[in-house]
Amino acid sequence: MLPLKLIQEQPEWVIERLKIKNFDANDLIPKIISLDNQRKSIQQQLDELLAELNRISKEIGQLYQQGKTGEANRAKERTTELKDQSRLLKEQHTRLENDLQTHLIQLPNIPDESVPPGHSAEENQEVRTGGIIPDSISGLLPHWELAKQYQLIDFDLGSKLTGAGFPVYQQQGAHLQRALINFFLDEGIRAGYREIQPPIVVNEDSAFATGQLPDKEGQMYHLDVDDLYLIPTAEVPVTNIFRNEILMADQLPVKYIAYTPCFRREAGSWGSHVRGLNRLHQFDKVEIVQVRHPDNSYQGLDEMVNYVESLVKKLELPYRIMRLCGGDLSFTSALTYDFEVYSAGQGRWLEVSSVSNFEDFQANRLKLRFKEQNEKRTKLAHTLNGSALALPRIVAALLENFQTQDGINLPEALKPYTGFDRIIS
RNA sequence: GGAGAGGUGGCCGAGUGGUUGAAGGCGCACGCCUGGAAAGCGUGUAUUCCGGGUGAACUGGAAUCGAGGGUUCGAAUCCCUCUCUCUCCGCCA
Repeated sequence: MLPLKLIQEQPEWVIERLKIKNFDANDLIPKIISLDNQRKSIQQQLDELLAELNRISKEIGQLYQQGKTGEANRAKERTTELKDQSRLLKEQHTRLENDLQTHLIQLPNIPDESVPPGHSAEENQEVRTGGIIPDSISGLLPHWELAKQYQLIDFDLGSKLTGAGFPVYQQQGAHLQRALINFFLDEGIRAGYREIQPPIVVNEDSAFATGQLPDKEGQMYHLDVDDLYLIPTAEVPVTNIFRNEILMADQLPVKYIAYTPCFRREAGSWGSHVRGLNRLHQFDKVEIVQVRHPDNSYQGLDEMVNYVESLVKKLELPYRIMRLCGGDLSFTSALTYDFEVYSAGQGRWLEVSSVSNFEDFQANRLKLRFKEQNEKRTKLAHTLNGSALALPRIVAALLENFQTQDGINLPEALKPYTGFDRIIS
């Protein structure tokens, strides 16, 4: 949610900047400004009325204490009209506030200056690449074949238990999952992140605060009886830790890392290119979240990008880092870098991480503020997050890139975690 | 799941209809005191919204005592709904 103040003060600039995201705010911005102005004016009237009522009430109290019952009763009569008026204004006020809110949450975040214009992933900018793409030897298998051959993942069994998109990992496949989770967490802790294990179901307030509701309701699994949602990412519970919080500036930056399963309905997004591990309803992910001072949030973003890069390097995977163009940028993000690893068996790039700075957009909705040491007023903090990393596609890339005729090798960094050097049948 | 108790400011804790945004204490900040420190004394110490003021200091008003409604001229205090916590019993990994 964009801060109202910004919209009031620089409406033209906001409209202009949102064009980068291919968002037309020409109708929305004037509407919001008008609603806000109406709200202010109503509130002024209401405040004056309430002030008058408060004054009279005090007076009545004093009159009663002095035993002047007659005068007190006369004063009471004066309040009835004021009360009716205030009730009316109050109704108007809440209506305007709700109306304002519903319009306000339709505005996406303003993209950072460095975000290139564009409509699709085609126009994303390659920032840098690393690793070596294996020579296209014929006969490289996709991971779903390898998973079957080495009995690492049973997709059909998952279908039996739950449905498509819920694979069963087994034996060395299951072990590899566990190894990756531990590897990612340990690396994160060494990099200064604090590990937490949040709940993987959240309430409506949390889902709203991070923007899953009301728009992406269909993307989440909902537990009807208890009105709770399965999290689509650890970002939801972890970021909500800070909902309605005021931090001290010297507490910043805050850095959290969390492993959770993630659940996504992915309604209507199935097709031939989502075979195997490419897109699942349930998957594991380690997420990093930072809360930062606005002055250095982009420093934090760079730090996170470098950190994620260190992970894919240690996993010896060929990768590229993309700066997302306006059209590909998420609703809440100001600047996002995607990490893609090359999956040799499929001959395509797979997105394994998305690292974003939300600036104060998310904080505004969360009411996450901080206070400078000697200042009274609070300011919105900046929030950032990134996957570090999402497991399934990493597993896919590892299997495909490290496959040999008689087994699948592992990157050195992982061997202490798996306890085996290579996967064999 | 059954029964009971309770949610007040950073923390503890008073407060059952009238200058109570809220006593008192602790903590914290600043000042005085001191050679320095402790103790002591003094002052200050929530958030949001609207307005005045230079987007500072300061200042006027409104709202907030778990959340939302209601009664009343007036509610932290009374009523209703929801929610969370604690205790006992039951069940259970």
